[in-house]
Amino acid sequence: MPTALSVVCFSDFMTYRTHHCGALRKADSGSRVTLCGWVDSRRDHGGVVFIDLRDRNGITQVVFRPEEHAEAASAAHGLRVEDVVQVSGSVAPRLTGTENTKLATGEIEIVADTLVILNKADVLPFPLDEDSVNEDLRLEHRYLDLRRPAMVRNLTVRHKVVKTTRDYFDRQGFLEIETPVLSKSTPEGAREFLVPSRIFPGSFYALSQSPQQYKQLLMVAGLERYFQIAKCFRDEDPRADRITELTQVDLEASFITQEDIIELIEGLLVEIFREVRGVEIPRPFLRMTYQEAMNRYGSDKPDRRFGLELITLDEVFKASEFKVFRGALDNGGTVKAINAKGFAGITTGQIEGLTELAKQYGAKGLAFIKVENGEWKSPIAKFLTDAEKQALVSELGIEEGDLILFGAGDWETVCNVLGRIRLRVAELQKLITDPNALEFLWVVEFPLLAYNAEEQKWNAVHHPFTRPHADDVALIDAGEYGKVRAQAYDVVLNGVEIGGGSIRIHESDLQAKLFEVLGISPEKQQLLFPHLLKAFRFGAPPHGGVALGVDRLVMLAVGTENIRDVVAFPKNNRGEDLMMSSPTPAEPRQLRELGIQVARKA
RNA sequence: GGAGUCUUAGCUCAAUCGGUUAGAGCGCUGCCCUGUCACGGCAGAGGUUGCGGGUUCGAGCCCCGUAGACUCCGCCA
Repeated sequence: MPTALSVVCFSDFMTYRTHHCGALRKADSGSRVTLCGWVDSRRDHGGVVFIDLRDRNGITQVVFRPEEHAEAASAAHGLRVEDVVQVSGSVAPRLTGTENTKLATGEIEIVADTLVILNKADVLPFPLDEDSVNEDLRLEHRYLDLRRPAMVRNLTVRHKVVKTTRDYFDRQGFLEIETPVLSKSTPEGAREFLVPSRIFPGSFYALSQSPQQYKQLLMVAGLERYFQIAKCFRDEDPRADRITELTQVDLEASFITQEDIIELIEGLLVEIFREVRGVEIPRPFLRMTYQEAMNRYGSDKPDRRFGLELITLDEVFKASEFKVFRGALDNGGTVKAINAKGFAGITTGQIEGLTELAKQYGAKGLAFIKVENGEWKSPIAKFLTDAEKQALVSELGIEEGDLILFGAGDWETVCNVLGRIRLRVAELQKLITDPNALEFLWVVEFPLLAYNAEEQKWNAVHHPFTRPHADDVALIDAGEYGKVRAQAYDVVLNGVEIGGGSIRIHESDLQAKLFEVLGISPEKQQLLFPHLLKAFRFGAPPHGGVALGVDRLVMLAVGTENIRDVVAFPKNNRGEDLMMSSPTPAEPRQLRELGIQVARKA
C-alpha cells in the first residue's frame, strides 16, 4: 500500500535553527527560538506533552500545550524517541517548582507553537541511555552508539587533545609533515599489514607501523623539528588497551638531548590536561631509572597512585636455612616482598587467586605470612629463624593485621611477578582512593638490548635505531650486551605507558654495528635499510624523538578502560569492522589484477 | 599458538538440588491520563535457553563437541 510522503523543503533563505539545545537560559525568556534535534524522551500526559530535545550540545525541554497550539500538540502525541524534529516557540521560565537542576537548560522550557517532523526513526536496536550493552551491537550500529552523550564527550576530548598538540608544536617551531602510509616492510617490530602492488605483481607495501625511519630521514633532510598526528597499523593480537589502527603524536628533532625532549613533552602534557581536565599538573615529573622502577614497583611503568612497594630482602636471607629463598640467592637471584597493610583478612580463595597469578608470570608459588592475633600464620614461618623474623619486621614494618607476600627467583621474574601481585592487591584492597589522581613519571635508562632465549638472539628493547648511553658504548665492544643502557625514555601515567622515545644513532658505522648485534648481517642490512645507512653518510645531525599514544592518552583523560570508547569507528577484537563488514573476500577480478591466488583454508 | 570467564525475550538480567506452563525490569503495541523530567494507570505481544550431540523418567542447569564474545599469556622494535 503506497503511503503519502510529506517532504519538508528548506529554501536557502530559511535557517534550520536559531540556537543549539544546550544554549538557552533564563535570560533568554520571552525570545522566539527554533531548535532542531532528536527526541531524547517524550512524556505524554494525554493533554500536555513534554519532549526532551537533544543535539550535540545538550538537552532542552519542549512543552506542547493543546489549549494554546492544538495542531503542534496533536502532532507531538505521535512522536517517538529519536525522531528528528524542528521546534519553534518561545522561551519561558519553567513554572515554579518544576525547574530541573540536572539540565544546564533546566530553568527554562520552549513553549512550542510549531512542530516539523524532519525524519521519523524506527525503534532502536538497543537503548541509548544504558551503559552495559553488548559491544557487538554497539559496533554494528556505531552511528547510534555515537549519539550517546558519553561518546560525544570522548570524541570531543580527543579533538581537544589533538588540537592542543597542533597548537603547542606550532608554537615550538615544529612542522607537521605527513609521511607515507604505504611503506616498506621491515623485519623488526610489529607484524605488518601487507598491501599488494598491482603494477609490481608479487611485491607488497607494508602499512606503516610507525613513521620511525621517515622521521629520522627528515632530520637528515635538515627539517630539524617534525611532528605528526600519525596513523599506525599493527597486525598484532588484541588487548583491552590496544587497537590495530592506532594514532600517535609522533615527533623528532635535531640537535636535541633527552633532557630537551622530556621538557618539551612535559609542557605538552601540562597543556593537554589543563585544556581537557582543567587541572595543573606539577612539573617537573618524577624521574626513575628502569632499574629502580623494577626494583620498587616490579614494572617498567609504575602505578604510583598507591604505595605497596617491593622490598628487597637479599641481605636478610643470604645465609638462610630456608632452601627456597637461599637457593634463589645462591643462583644469583633475589628475594623480595610486599607488605599489604591490614590485608591479613584475605580469604583463602583470594590467596589462591594470587598464587595462580604468580604462577602465570613464572613463579613456582607464592609464599605469604598473615599476621593475626599476634601470630604469624604462614606455611613458611616454621623455616624462619627468630633473627630473620626480626629483620623482616624492621625491613617491612610488619604490624598486626598485615599480609606479607614473597617472591624468590631470578631478578626479572621476581620483579614481574610481585609487580603484578602488587596491582592485583591494590585492586582487592581498593587502594586507589582518588579517581582523579594523575601520577606522571619518566622511566629512563632502559636497557638497550634484551636476550630472547627462544630465538637465541639479542633484540632491541626499544628499537634498533636507539642510541646507547655514551658511557656504555665500550660494553658493546666487550660483548656485554645485557649491561648496555639506552638513551631511551618512557612517559607513564597511572601505570600506563603513554609514550616513549629515544635519542637515535646518527652514524652509519654505529648503526651497522648495532644491526650486527641484532643478528642482521651486512648483506641483509643492505637489503633492508640501505636508505638509512646511506643517508647517515651525508651529514646526519644528532637527533632524537618520541611518540605518544593518542588513544591511550584520551582513555586516561576521559577515564575509560576500553580503547574502543575513544575511537569513532573502531574494529572489534578480531580486527573486524562490524558496521561496514570488513574485511571481505576480494572479487576474483581484483585478485587477477594483483596476480594473487587465495589458498583455500585447510 | 595457549588459558580463563561468558552466551536465556529487542536490551539488561533471574530461574533454589536436574523437576510442572522459563520469569522480572526496561523497551515495544493498543487504550487512558493537562506539569512531567526514570511521568503514571490498564491491557497485550514477544523465547528453537548460540548451535550439534550425549547422559537421564525428566536438561536452561550435568558431559562432549562446535561457534561467537570478553579478558589475559605469548606477541605488540
